Amino acid sequence: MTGFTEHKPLDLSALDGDIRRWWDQEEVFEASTAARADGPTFTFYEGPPTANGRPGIHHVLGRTIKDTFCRYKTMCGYRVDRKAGWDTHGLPVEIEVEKELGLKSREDIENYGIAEYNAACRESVLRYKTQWDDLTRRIGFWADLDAPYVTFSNEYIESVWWLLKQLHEQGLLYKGHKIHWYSPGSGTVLSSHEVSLGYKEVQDPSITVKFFLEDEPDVAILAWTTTPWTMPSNVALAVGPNIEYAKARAEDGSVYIVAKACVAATLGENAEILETFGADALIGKRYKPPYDCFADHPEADQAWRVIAADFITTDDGTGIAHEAPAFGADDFRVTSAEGMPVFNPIERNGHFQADFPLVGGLWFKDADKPVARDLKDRGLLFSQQVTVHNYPHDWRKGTPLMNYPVESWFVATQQNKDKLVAYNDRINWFPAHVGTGRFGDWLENNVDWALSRHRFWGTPLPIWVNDNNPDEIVVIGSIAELREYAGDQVADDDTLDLHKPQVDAITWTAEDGGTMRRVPEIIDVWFDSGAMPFAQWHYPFENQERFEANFPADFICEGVDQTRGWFYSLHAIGTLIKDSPAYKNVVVNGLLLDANGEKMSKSKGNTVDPFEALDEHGADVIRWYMLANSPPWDNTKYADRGLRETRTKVFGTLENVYSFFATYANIDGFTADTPAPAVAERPELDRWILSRLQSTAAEASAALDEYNPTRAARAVERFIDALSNWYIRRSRARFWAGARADAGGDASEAEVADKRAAYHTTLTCLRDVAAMMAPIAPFFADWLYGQLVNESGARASVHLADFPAADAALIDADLERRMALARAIVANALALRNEAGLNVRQPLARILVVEEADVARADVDAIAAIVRDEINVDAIEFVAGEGDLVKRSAKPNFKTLGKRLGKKMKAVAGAVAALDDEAIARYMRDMRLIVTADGEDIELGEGDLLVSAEGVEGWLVGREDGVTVALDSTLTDSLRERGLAREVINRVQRLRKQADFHVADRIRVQYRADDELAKAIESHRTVIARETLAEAYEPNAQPSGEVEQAFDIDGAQITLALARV
RNA sequence: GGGCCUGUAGCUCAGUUGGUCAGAGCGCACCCCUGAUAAGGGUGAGGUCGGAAGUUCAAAUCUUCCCAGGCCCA
Repeated sequence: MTGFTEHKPLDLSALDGDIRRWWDQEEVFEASTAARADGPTFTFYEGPPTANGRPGIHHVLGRTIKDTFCRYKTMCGYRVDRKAGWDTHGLPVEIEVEKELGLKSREDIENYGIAEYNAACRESVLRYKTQWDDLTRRIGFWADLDAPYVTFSNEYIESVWWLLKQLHEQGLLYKGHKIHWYSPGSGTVLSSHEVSLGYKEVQDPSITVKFFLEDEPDVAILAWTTTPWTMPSNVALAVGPNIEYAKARAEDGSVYIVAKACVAATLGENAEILETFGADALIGKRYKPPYDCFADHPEADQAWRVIAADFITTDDGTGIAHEAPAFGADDFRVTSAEGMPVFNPIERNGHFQADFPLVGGLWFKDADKPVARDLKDRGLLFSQQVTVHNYPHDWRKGTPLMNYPVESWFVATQQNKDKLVAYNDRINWFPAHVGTGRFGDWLENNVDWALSRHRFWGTPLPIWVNDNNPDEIVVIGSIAELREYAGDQVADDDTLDLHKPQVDAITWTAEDGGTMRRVPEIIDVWFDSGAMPFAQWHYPFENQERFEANFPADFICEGVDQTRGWFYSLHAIGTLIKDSPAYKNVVVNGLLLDANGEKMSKSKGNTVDPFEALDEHGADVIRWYMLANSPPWDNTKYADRGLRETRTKVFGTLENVYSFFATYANIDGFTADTPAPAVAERPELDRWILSRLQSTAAEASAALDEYNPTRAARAVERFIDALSNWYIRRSRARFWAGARADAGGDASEAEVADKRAAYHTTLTCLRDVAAMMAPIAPFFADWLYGQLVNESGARASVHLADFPAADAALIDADLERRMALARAIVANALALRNEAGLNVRQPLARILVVEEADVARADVDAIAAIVRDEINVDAIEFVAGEGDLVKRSAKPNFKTLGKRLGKKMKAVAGAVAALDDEAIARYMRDMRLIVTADGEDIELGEGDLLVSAEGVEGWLVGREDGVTVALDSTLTDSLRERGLAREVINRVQRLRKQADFHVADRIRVQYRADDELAKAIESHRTVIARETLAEAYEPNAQPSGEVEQAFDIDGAQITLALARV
């Protein structure tokens, strides 16, 4: 093995490219999975994106999480298949194509030609696939991009058909009605997404209507509505089962029934409550309908009574709702449950039937006024106002939407609700509240899955119906089955296309002579994506074993917006088809916000282009930042300054550590093959960082095991900080001594052992950190690992390595605690030096450490050398905790005393705070003390007081992090002289560096100095020469060399001249 | 309107089962260090822990309500 490569600061973006090319060349991804081919399977499902738009920066977040856990599990020895996929059907695709082609309505599309239209959709849907693939590669998301599943492929559709047939055979597929938001303006049902695009604030009339009771003709129930046009379709009045109602007399003497809470608001302050009762008293009561247009309806006898509904509130209106099931989803749900009819006088074009009384032929919204006027004329109108509220409109045409009953095919999920809920309990949700809250609640209120869509580009519903007999249906579960019915109409070559309009043309003759035709609908695109566990393998037509080995998924990850989307469709299909949850662990990521916490959107112009970000920062910085900054399920703010901090703090620091290590290792001729001293024989500092390394590995893998990448990343960050800012910092002299010794050829045996310990320890730390980082920062980790590890001359990839397993034998909690104590003492001492104006180059005789419960003499002794060296003092002395020199303070131990004392706690705390040194000393001696609080004597025993040292009589004292340190600032001549010697070394080193000498160059020094300095140099000639690699120090009235400079050291003058020899 | 999440220093975030000066990093000011130097160390300023009420000897932490922001749904 040769030396370690030394680098200029890395360009991480360029590094990404180098590493990527190397991965491609060496097929590292393939090798990483192949190496674990015999390992246990860890199954990941890729939720397919739609590639008809450019990818955004938020896609980087999801893919980073996915990739991180797949890489981690791979490093843990699992076989992780990662099949990419594309979601290619659905309304977003159609909308995009309609825009391009300038089509505005169903008729436009039909005129354009469905075949041509669908061809345009197929062309559009993978338009940005190249960009997506590029992004996937550039962020280092390892997935099989060469054999992705594509939802529009015949194979995929065939699997979906097979699933639908399974559902049909279980009797779960049926045709029914569903109330949809419907745009009469464009004659089409809108998806929830489109509906939410079109909410506008509008003024609408709101009317309160009297519904007179059958059994008490003088009493009217009052109900409120903002849609007067639905009044002729009234079927029921709904009350809230837990609401209290009242019969009350208004000022004009009329008697009404409203919710008790609404009496004053509805009937006025002076209304007189005659009687109050629960909802039960009202339920079942019959009333006179405001309109009798549907009196002849066959089910009219079921209409016009009071029912219970869970969604009624008393917040506005009267606490009683008018129910018109044709025009409200809630209304439809509750009235259907009661077996009530649907009265629908409005045609699909949004106009009332021409022959309908009063409002015949009117546009539905135009019926509000005539209805209100008519009710008023007939004395049924109690009051009329104008209300401002949000109402959905057609987002393209601007016309108001209406709820409208539409025929749909359904999957009967509701009857399997208990299973859906029970299987959800087996899924680990991250964060848990999505599983119990948003998703769990949604399952609890499960309604049957409305499967069909009256659209064009999607998986055709494989149902053929006899046009003579609508009850005769055939559900097709495979291409072969279709061919059995339709023979040659089903092509057996690549001209076969299982989309509209080709499949619609396939018909056959039924036994009764009728024609079997496919229903025109396509299916909900969510069914496509939820079918991917099956359809990605073309199951059950191919790959049975592969499917079985990969169901259910161990891990999936998508955004929280998928709760009712992919998370549900996967879960429902898994539950119904496989009687099992479809996934075991799901990470739900939140949104990516801009630096100000605002949602990124194109209209605000605050979006971040992922490619630009990758160019600027490199993939790893972005990946690390996204995962470390906040848990992925919290919304994450994306800010450049945070990225820059990650760059310097995490990657920059490691780079520094590596280059420091490489510099000296190379001077020293150290390689990984150099014999390593046993860990037990390495210095305290080495055993400490190795212990921290193991602790970090344990924490990182525990965190990743529970799908918490943030905790893992932060643990690694803390380790990097410890490595750089304590281990390396404290070891600099060891490396330097080694290099210096090597250059001078005078290394002692102990020095050789010590430097080898330092090199091997650093090497181990860097190598394991690289492995721990690899799942999150795959590029940099592979670079770093590659610098450190060569196997028979070839560069090794960290992604073929195992995730570091914590070696418990190397974890020494005591040692970690001791080192924390050392750092606390050092911080204190440095602060004191700062306060005293004594710089660190000036040696001092001693510091004093106060012994306390958590500051044991033996512990400090063990780390004394490190502390002395770091703060440049000769000795650490101790003051016994009980000593008279020490001033102390005491605090009650709230945790133990609180329970015992209860209310007396406060008074005792006061008494304890007032204790003087003498009382505290007595307590420390006897471990017993009586304090008086509120005139009562309270006995305090061992453990009841927490005593800490506050100061030492006559010393400069600091107390921080639970340790008290005092500094002896006395300077003797000898100390001062040593200080000056250090100053000289410092100036020589500065000059060396300034003159660009190599670290190992040996030099000759000439100097002219004031007496005091000259004396210091004389006295410490050997040390100065050794530290500066000088062969000679010669006084000279006219110093000359390759470089010379005059310095002022605390008022004394010196001129130095250096020359290499 | 309903459900859920979030709110701690200028910024990004920690804060264990409630237990006593409320923490870190970045930024800012001052100082130190200097063959890791595009680093490193120290000190300081900066907080009504979103607000109010309650439970408790004790609340950033538990309860209720309110406010602000967000997501999903209606």
